[in-house]
Amino acid sequence: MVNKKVTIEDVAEKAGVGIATVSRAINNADGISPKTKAKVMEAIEELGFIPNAFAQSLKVRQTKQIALAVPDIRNAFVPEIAYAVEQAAKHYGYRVVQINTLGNARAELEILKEVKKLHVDGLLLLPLAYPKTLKDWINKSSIPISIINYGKKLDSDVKADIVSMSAQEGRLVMEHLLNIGRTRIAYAGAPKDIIEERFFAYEDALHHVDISLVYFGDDFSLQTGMKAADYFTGLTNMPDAIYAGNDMIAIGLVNRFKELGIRVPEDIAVVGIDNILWGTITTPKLSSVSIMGAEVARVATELLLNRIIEQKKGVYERVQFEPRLIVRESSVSMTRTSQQLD
Amino acid sequence: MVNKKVTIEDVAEKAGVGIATVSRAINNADGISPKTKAKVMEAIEELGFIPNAFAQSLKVRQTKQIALAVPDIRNAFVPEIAYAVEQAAKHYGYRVVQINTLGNARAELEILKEVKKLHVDGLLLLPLAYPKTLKDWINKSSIPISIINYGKKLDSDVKADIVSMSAQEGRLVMEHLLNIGRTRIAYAGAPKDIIEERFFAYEDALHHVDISLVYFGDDFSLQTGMKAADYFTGLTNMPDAIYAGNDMIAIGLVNRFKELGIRVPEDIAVVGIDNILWGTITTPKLSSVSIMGAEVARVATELLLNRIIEQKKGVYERVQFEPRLIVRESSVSMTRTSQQLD
DNA sequence: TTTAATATCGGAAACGTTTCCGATATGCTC
DNA sequence: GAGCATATCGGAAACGTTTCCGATATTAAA
Repeated sequence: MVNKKVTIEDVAEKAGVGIATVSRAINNADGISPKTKAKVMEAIEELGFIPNAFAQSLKVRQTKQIALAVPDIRNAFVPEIAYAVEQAAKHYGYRVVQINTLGNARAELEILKEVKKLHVDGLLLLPLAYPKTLKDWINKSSIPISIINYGKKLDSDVKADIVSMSAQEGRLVMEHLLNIGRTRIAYAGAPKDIIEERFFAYEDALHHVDISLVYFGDDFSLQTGMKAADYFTGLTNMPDAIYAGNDMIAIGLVNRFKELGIRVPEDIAVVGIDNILWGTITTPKLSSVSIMGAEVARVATELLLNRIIEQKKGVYERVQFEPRLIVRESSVSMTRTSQQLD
Repeated sequence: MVNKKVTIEDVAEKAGVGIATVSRAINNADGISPKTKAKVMEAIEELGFIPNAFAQSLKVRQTKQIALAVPDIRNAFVPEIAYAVEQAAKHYGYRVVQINTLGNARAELEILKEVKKLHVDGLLLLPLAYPKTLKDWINKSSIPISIINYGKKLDSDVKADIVSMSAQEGRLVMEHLLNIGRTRIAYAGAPKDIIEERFFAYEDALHHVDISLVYFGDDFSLQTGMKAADYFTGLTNMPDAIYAGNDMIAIGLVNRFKELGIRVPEDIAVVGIDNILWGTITTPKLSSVSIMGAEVARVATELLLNRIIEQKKGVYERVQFEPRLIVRESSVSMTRTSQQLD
């Protein structure tokens, strides 16, 4: 049995010391001589003693855990974030518990209630939407929160550190599409209330939006991209460019167009957002906007952990990253290899 | 403050009952009248009381959490597994804590030690390799363990439920490649000790293995696939088919070949394993073997939870899934659409 | 109405730590 | 060697629950 019920008391007895001394040894606190410490450590080793984390947490009221609340993990964007967070947290000796809101923005708040039960030391949030209830919840929360923000302009009084990817990704895409002379630009995204800034950028860039050129799917999946492609193909007056809400959708679009014999970018240019790895191996390679997710996640994690460790109150940080347009083959015909603007 | 320090005692006082009664109310145990229960619930609501999970776990010694130990999350195969596990666990009211071994098989055991500190109720393991130390660790473990097995034939005395994907994926690939008349078949995979069965299948299918046609990379990434492509391309006598250790590598191969102007499948056929979603959107579409990861993960999770909930001892289950070859365009030139053998 | 059975409740111990505080041992100064 | 500061240690309380067990209230049976 690995974690038999060997307690600090057993160790104390075996080492011939008091339990307080054992505690001092395992937390390498001072007030203990090196000699006895060695003795205790030996006993611990022999007995295979492992401190009961619950008893510890109950006393010191911290868990060395942070929660990471993300939407659907199957979105290729999320693993990159999760990985970066994990790496950063590990560096500080913290573990991350991943909570999936399962892509359901409505349920997001519901799930956050669960977080309280976990008694984590901090929370990293990657919200898809920002209902007022969420902001209220954040402001009432007693644990530090750090937000990985998809670009939404948040009220400045949100009591959390916020690392944003600015809201310029959409503008970059639209400018690019207009620059290359496309006139009938469509939008394909998830429902309007999910990361809505990306859609706003679409509206802002156009004098007049043709409602028939806007497609809102259920989520940010390949599937949605494919369905969008079918929709646009059915139009009597097809678009000559599509701004996709994320790369998953963009790849779905490109793929379906290919199946239908529609040429990308000649017939239709497609540009996505997120710059996920998979966009580089499609044919044609996907033009996209890098929002530097891993970088953003890392900074958000560090901000959170600093706040936790230094018990900082108030003075919430606002960090902004600027996105970069990366032009590949899905928007501009290229002679040979991809020309990256970076 | 959301989780102020409101305890069961505060609730008891507010409701005018004893703490035992409050406990009965929140665990909706019996021995309490509906009337008082309502009274207590009201007090709980008013005070915003949330039971301290540590105190609870300390007493009842269970956490309603299981751990999922997986290699690199960035491998597209893993999120599908993680998602399936999460779904299944949620159904039983369990939370899953994801532990990343970060693709380092050597460190796998090291990380498992960490698991003990988490005091989870059970452990779901997706090991890349099976050193003897791992088996020993499993057999000594006091918590239920369920293994998501990549096909390795495990000693039957491992004290864990095991859901295997059989070890036939490799055979299917090789048979397919031989059937379509390829004669110089290469292998590209991760280091030999990682999921080595896939390589064994390669050896088994050949009378004589040409060592120059075997490439072992560092991991199961696109990167490795690309490097492998460069290696094979440099050979004076290039292979006419490649069996890739997983789809990530296969996609990397196909992509690099395309860049180099080598035709797939005409010049080289490429077949992967795992049947990840991304294989369906590459050009050409990737031939692969479905090992039904999500299905396997779900069953493994259910086995684990059943064992936990029913406190079952001994009688370890062995479940075997059979893989299915899915022929797409990367191994056979097709006139039109993909012909799936399923 | 009395008695027995049962339903409902409260007190207190226990879970395994950390930490305060008092006690003892040790080292130093003179 | 006396006196004092300091280093080292152990006992016990506390963290917030659950649960055993005894006590009381309620109901049914006679």
